[in-house]
Amino acid sequence: MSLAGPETCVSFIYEISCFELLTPEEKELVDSRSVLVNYKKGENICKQGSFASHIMYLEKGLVKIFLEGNPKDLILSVTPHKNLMGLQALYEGNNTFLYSISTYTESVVRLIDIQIFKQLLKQNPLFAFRIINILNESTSQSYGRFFSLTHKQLHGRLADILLCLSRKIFKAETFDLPISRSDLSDLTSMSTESVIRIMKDFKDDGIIDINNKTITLVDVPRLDRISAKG
Amino acid sequence: MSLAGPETCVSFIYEISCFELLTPEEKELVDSRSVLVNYKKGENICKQGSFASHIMYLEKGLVKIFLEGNPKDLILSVTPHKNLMGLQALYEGNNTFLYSISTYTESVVRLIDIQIFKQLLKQNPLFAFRIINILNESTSQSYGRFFSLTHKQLHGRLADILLCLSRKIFKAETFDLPISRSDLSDLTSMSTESVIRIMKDFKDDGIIDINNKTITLVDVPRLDRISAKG
DNA sequence: ATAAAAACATGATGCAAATCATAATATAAT
DNA sequence: ATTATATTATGATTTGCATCATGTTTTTAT
Repeated sequence: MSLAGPETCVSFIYEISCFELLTPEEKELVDSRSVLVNYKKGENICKQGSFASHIMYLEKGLVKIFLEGNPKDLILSVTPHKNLMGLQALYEGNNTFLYSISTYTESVVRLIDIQIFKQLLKQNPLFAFRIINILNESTSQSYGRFFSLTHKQLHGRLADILLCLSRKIFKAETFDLPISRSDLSDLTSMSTESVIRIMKDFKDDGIIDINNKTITLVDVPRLDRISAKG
Repeated sequence: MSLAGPETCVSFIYEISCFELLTPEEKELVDSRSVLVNYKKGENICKQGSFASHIMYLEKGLVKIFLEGNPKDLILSVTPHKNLMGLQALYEGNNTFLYSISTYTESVVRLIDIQIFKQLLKQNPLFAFRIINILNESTSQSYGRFFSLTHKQLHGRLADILLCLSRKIFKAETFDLPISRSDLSDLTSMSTESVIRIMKDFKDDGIIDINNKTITLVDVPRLDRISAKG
């Protein structure tokens, strides 16, 4: 087994900054051609297959980006605030959303006209270069997860997700989990029952602690070993 | 089940064109700062984890791009000629190869200095925009495969790969397969024995025909149904 | 406050697919 | 040509995990 650890993360990027690469006029253009939208917990931000007329920037909140399947979805990423979403819609000839996005918490999203966004890319190469970096970062994480889900068994996969949530999303060893067991199962590609059982295993072994919605990673090195072993 | 069909493909892109977006001077720069290297069948082009000093463009041949695992690899993509490889190394702060690449057939690779490539991206926004499109196309396919490998069972996964090889790589219903059963297993994330058994199933059911290394997809609609059903 | 609906939990059963074992073909090497 | 090595093939066994069934707790709605 290889590819353990941070590469298997579910998050896109900690926080991205790209707009500071724009000129004042370009920033103003973005402002004038974008809108802020508020979403309540559990709401859909975009729907897989529908037409994509804008790029989304998560100003505030926590969301999941997922492929809809029958009967089970596949969560591609849990994305915290300050991340761009829906960049794949830039791909010419595919103006539909590849995935659905919905919120875990109250969120604020900036919707940026996709034509404006394309224009910025074409006129500001440093901005374009930054976007390339962002896409590559996200691809790297995606490959790590790909490996985790296809080559590790249940305990390793759940360890990966718990470590990632702790390190990348909540940045703490104790955190309130707004993600249900069922969503954890969509994230790890296993049944909800298995998530529950393995969480209990971890708790019984003193690796994690569970108090209602609050999770504490008690023995991180052990989780790392479980992740590495697969 | 959803996400069947072409989205689950193993190939990067049919053929990409990006260099025609360069000015004559830029083209010359690329020529002067790149070298052509010949590889024999089965050779390594790059090795996961090693330092990446160049972007690779496959002029001729067929290769696999894969994550190395123990004991089994995960093949991310089978890539035909006229494709860029190793673009993830553009990501600043990660100058190592995310994956290994090795050849299925004799191949010719152009190695382009990564600094030159970055310079082109930063000075030629249309070129950068094209690269963004290429990255997005590859991400789209990657998501489809992600879903296929995690949510479909063996027959569906193998059907996906066979359809993709036929449609995207060999562009014919009959083709000589330079890919071993063991590699097909790394491609579908299953055991080699399962690949062999399911190939036999398909043959017994008159869905495909196998003659030595030559594969014929006899009943494509049926394969599509198997792919869609999962 | 009370009912209704999610979410969480746990045991019993069944099955898909890996693993193991062994052999038959190919392909490559000397 | 002849051995050696890789690839393909098939059956027997095991196992990891999903599914099913049922119950409990927590959250949401009225």
